[in-house]
Amino acid sequence: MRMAKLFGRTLREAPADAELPSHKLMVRAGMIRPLGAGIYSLLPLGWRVARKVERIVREEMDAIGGQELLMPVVHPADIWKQTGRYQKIGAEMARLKDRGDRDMLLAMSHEEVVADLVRTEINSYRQLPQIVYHIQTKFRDEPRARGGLIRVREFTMKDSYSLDADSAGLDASYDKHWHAYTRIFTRMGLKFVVVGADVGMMGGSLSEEFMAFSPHGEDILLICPTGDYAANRDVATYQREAPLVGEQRPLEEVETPNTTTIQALADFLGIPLGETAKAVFYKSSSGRIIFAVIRGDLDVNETKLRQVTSETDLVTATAEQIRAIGAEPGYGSPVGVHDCLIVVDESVRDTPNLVAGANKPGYHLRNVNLGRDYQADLVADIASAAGGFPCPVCGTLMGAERGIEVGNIFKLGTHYTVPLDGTYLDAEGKAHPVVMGCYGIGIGRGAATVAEQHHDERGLRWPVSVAPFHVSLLSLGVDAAVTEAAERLYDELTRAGVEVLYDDRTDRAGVKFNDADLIGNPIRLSVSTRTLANDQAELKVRSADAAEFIPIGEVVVRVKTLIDEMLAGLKP
RNA sequence: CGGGGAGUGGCGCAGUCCGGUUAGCGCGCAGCGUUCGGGACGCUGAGGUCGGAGGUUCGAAUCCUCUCUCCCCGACCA
Repeated sequence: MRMAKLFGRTLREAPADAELPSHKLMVRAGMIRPLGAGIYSLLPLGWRVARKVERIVREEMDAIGGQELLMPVVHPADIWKQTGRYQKIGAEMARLKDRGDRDMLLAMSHEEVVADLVRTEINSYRQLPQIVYHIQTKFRDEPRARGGLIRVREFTMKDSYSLDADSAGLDASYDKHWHAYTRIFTRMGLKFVVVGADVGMMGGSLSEEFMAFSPHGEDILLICPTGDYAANRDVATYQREAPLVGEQRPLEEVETPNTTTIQALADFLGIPLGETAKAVFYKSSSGRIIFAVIRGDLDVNETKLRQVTSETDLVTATAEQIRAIGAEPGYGSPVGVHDCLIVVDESVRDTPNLVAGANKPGYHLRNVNLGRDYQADLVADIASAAGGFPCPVCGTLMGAERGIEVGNIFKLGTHYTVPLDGTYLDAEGKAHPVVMGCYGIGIGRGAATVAEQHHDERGLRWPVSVAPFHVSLLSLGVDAAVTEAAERLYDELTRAGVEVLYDDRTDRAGVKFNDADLIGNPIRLSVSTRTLANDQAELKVRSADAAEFIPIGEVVVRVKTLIDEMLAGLKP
């Protein structure tokens, strides 16, 4: 490709609203352009990166027996009503009506369609197992799109679906995907970890996320340094201390003016946070007030709380709602409250004589004990793990890392095939629901995540596997002999199968160097009067410090060798 | 949805508080000339309904009302 003809230009300055490195650099490099919040066009350079990612994904999906197909992006609402997700999912789903006033929606996922296809295409156990996948546009009206391509509303996703006769088959299909995903992200040059995750709106039993490390990641991961445990903080557990045994001392009211936070309370009484009980109030979408009680040194994990209460939606309760159950904001305790669901973390059960609120302003209670002073509706693990907490498997202190979710895999089971009647007949002629798994990879997010991990102050540094081009070829200066030599190199490289972005513009050397660094193709070749004097070209690897000079005649071979070496370095 | 901020040429910004020539600046863009290995220089030029609607006023980018959009933090999230 000749840069003089390339559609899309580089920018010297990034838009003021860009924050993430990948966002700034991909906009500056002329790879992406925003159309609206979380809605982007991919310009030719960005599209080439996305296509490279897609190619890797296709190769690895095909390698585990996946069959590519394509499912619609606009769905009739019926099948989503049958699985209940039409009712369950809120504003994140973009809904519309067709001319006949029928409910339609923009696909945010395709489990329903797959289950529908199962109903029509799968009749017999002889047809199982199957893996089908597609690479398709999805739309999720995220409450807050941000970060360039990392978190968008319209996006391209590869999702695959495994169809099996039983859970053993699902285990095998899941395992295949686990390995395929590992190969895909390795080939993309990502540093990542697989963590246990929440099943969220997908339903199903088991879920793992492929998390690329990034200081700008939105997820927090807890990782045991010995390698035996890694989980998203949403679901991470940790080794609890042994319950403290102690004599239950008598309840005692203590005056505590202006101590509405746990920290203030601990400071005021001169006790550690761990000797207090924290009260957190939520209102659920089903209308219940959930009263979570946890030890003061811990934080409530809302994902866990949602799980144990079977609530899908929790929002922080208002002061009026808190008073309505007999509690007092800032001085809340489970002693004497009513009309709410009391969920107690194990830490509170296992620690006697805590200081909790007195449910009236300015007072707390000493020596509050579960069972004696109040009853719990549920005792469960609702605590957030954090860095420095002991690993649930081996007790080693865990580290906390930030990550970007680039892929996830789910064991769905029969969650979708039962309501949509996706059944097959076994050898005895008996009908069973097909057992499903689903597996997603965000293409654009994947590309942007590579950019997050591979850049420097000058610009992007794409791994060769996903770079828009292998080589940036620069002709420096106005010497006709230079142009001629560059043209010849461009031609030879291209014919040798090397992807070349040829900077044939009339700009000065500095401009071309800067744009080449910004765009970030892995190999830079420069031809100038100076190099030509020795019948040479300059070759510099984007991620290296030094350049080398090589005879013009050896450029093609050298470049091809280098590309092969770079690809070998990304081998799974 | 809650809190905060911003909409002025393709990008980055000033001007708005305190209304008043023709709305500026840098980058970019076009033409000409000089320059040519790390974002050159000179001259000339194009490009703006100041997000939109309504209002106040002799006069509105500037004041008032409504509205749309975008960003940040939080809530939320296969």
